[in-house]
Amino acid sequence: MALGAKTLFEKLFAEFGEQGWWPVTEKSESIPTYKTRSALSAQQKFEVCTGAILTQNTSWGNVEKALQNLKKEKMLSCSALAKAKRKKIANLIRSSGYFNQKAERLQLFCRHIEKQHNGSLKKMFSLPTAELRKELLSLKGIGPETADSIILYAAGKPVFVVDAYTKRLNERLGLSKANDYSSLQGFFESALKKDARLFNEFHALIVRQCKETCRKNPFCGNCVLRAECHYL
DNA sequence: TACCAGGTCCTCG
DNA sequence: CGAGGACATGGT
Repeated sequence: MALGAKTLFEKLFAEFGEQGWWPVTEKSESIPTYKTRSALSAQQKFEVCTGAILTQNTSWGNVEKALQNLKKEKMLSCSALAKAKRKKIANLIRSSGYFNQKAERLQLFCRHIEKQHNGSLKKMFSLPTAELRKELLSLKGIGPETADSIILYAAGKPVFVVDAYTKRLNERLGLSKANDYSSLQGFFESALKKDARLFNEFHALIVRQCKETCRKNPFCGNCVLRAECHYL
């Protein structure tokens, strides 16, 4: 019998506890978690969007350095990035890899907010979820995972984020037969209460599990899911 | 040294 | 559509 989504969440939560996601640069401010979620500031929401673009196929550590560089230069804002020279942005985000592409994508995103939403993420996030998602996907460099990360972690709306970790976990656990983005997203969303805090914590837990245990070369020895796993 | 990391776009069958 | 290549740094 395959593992259900809810059981998976419970096992991971019991093992790891709250993850405190999404990471932002101001660690001093309270970080949203599953049980005690506080609203993000406008600045934190913008940082989440920026991080979501910069972390495409890249480790988070490299992204953090880029975010710090932007912040130091007072460039971690929508209006500043919209106006800046592409080269300057590329230099500041060098550590995150693909820096030319990402500089363009980040700037296009910021210019879109400036022009279409008067520089206000809040205004864009007030769109119905389906429209917001469609609009994000229309931007160059924003695919399904980046769009959904922004919708969930910045806008706080309940969409389930599917990433490489989610797919790997599915391949090994056999949760859902289909492993493509939208099937997998549907699998989780239909099995769970549509609660942004739950989706937030769940995705963070999947990342934790896959970084520590269910890695490409997995450490199955102490895995809490080994009873249900047909990878072994 | 080579492989990997919280994807997406473009091109070509 | 789906496969395959390009994009690039930093850690192990």
